[in-house]
Amino acid sequence: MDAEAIKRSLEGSGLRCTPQRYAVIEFLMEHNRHPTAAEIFEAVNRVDPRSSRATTYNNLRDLVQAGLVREVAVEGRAARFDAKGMRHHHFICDRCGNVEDIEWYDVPRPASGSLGQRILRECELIFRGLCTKCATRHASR
Amino acid sequence: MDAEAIKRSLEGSGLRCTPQRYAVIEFLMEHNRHPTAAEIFEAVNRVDPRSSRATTYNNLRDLVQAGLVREVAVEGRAARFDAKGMRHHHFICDRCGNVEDIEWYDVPRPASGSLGQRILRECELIFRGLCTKCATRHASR
DNA sequence: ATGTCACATTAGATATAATCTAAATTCTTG
DNA sequence: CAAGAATTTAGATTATATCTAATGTGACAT
Repeated sequence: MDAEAIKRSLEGSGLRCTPQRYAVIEFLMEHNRHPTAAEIFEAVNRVDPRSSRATTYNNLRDLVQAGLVREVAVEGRAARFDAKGMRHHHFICDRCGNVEDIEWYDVPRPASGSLGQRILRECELIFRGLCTKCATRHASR
Repeated sequence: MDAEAIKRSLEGSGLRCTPQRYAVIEFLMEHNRHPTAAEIFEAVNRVDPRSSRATTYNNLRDLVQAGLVREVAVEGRAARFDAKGMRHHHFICDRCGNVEDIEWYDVPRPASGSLGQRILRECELIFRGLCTKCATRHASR
């Protein structure tokens, strides 16, 4: 996603594309890890423009609220973030061949990782290779 | 689970059944919510024997390490805990952060009848990232 | 162009969550 | 009982997040 696209998605969410805000979302889009707020703060301050800690937190809050960034539930004290919109599964319907994006859910943490796997497996069983439309039609019978 | 059974499971994990430790796990077993450490601390201090904050944290750490208690990964600042033994999934709402239990199905059954409907509904909630309350409110708009 | 006002940023203070420390206490075992 | 190990404790410390109030910035009507 290029600079213009980021700018558009910010403004489409009613957020000004400020240098500090841009730096946060750009960093999240370029890195597939799940950095903490502190790591993001440090990263955007290695380059210009610099950003204060409060601003980094403010912008993370705003971006999460706007749905452009997700706060990932993980083990440990510090919240972790990633950019939405980037990573998703491609789901191809057995029935109609339609391709749907399925939002990517990270396995929350090792302890409950198997739970997440199990939920996903159950969901896959339920949908049985059907897209939302087909699955809904199927379930309503 | 009665007092003796709790005592046995503690000692079976190599942990002394101290009054403070017992109070923590008993509280978690009696309450299906997912309290924070602070809430547990407060709860065990409403009755005798009282427990210090450090001890509450120590005991939670020990119980998690022993596998008797699970630390639930949630968004937000404070860790949350529950007693293992009742097997269920944890679903965390993207919108309000609420933790919902999702019943654990030992054997994935054909998606038919009310069970299938329920699983389907839960899967939809998972994919939408909304808890029951938020999903209802959202849908009604 | 410029005044104005809402939105953003900032440093530092404050709040909140978790852990550490070192001393005292309690349990277990010889 | 004595001794050593495990546990508890109050208070200090660290880590994470938010608040405050002053300042800066940009959009836009005039």
